[in-house]
Amino acid sequence: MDENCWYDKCMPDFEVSKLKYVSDIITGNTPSKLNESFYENGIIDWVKPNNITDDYRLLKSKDKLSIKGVRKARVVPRNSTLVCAIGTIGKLALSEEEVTTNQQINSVIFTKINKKYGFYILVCMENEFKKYSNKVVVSILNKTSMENLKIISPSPIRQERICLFLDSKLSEIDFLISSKEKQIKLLEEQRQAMITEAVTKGLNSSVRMKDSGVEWIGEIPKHWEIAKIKYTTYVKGRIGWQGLRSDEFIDDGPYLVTGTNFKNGIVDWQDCYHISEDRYNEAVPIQLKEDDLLITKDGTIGKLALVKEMPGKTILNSGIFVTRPLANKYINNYLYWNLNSASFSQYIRTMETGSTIKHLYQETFVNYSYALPSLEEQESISCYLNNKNQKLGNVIQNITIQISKLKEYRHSLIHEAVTGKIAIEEMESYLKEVDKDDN
DNA sequence: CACGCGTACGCTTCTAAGGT
DNA sequence: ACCTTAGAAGCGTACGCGTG
Repeated sequence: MDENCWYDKCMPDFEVSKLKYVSDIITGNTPSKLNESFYENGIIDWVKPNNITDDYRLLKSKDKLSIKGVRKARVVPRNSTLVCAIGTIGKLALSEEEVTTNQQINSVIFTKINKKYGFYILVCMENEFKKYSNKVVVSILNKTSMENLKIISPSPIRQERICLFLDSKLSEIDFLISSKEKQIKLLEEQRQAMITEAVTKGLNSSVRMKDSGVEWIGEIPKHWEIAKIKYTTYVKGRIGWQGLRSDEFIDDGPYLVTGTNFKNGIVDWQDCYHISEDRYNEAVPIQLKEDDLLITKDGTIGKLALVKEMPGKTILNSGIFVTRPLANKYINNYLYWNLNSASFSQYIRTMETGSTIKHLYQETFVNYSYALPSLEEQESISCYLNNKNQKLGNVIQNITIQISKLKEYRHSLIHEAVTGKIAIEEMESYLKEVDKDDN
């Protein structure tokens, strides 16, 4: 047995063969041969790599070919497996409908083995496709190399059993995955609601309320105030250091923080660039201090991070504001949570003008009004949120891990079933169980 | 002239479309 | 049938200009 093959072992009664002996492969064709009229009143999907997802699904194509267009293209029959072969290599999907494709897709029409079984085999061969593609300008898996790839096949009856088993088992796993994904979405919504609730209503629900008079805040406890960033906060962005270029970045020296260094609400010092002392000293207003609160203002806006355990002198790159409390009106941890709330995102949305480029202008930011309790209450709210958020984060992380485990399991299950590592009796008894449950 | 805003530009990655 | 090119998209970065 070939040790460099995608299957390390298969059952002795499996036949080892080459892709070309069990299928016809047709390549897609060149779009240049098509013109406008070929797309009008389309009747058949024109598939491109983008229509194939990483998890083996075929999305509906935007473009369809007309009767005239189809004459110029090659029609791929139903139940063929489409494999990306130029540029993106190895993404694949089973097409239940007749389709046409561009030249980046090779379609495998199984003639000697079960079409579904063939699809499952190709799923296992994703790495094989990559391995045998040649990198010219973009990667290309040509038809000949593809045809010569080794495949295996058991008896027709066993092929059918494997397909039935996998179809049923995989739909179970997919259901689990999608419900876990929904669960995460729900928890994220809960997290947002919890934060917003805490920074606008406080922790005591029996307290008397008043109208804040601010659209994005709503009612607040009677003893709270409304504050404005402008009057409570020191805000500075990049100032007075034109011409800082990336070739000035060095390995040592003062740290330079950008938005990409924000990880989970704190600055991750690991990947920070460094700049010279001179550059650091050039812009005193944006030299950072421990506990400063940073917020991104260009591109991704409103991403937040606290400066914790600052390892040395640090300064801001462009695209970020540094903030710190004036006259001890609030604690940064509280403002951190407030700016994470739905109130702030709603405020940004209402202030967004027609401009296509996303920016948080300093003017907009400093005019943000927010609910402000006493320092003690800020402390307890922050503490509560730090705690709750940590727990929620752990739950979400656990579910994320479960999802990736399920995906791994999904893949290895296909591999094991296809290569015959799962006994036929085992598959049959599983299918009987499922049958019983359905009735 | 310094500041700070607005945006042009450049890098990377990916994908569609041409060319031989 | 295979290979090359160009354009789109995403995302920062840092340049240039109006203004006080």
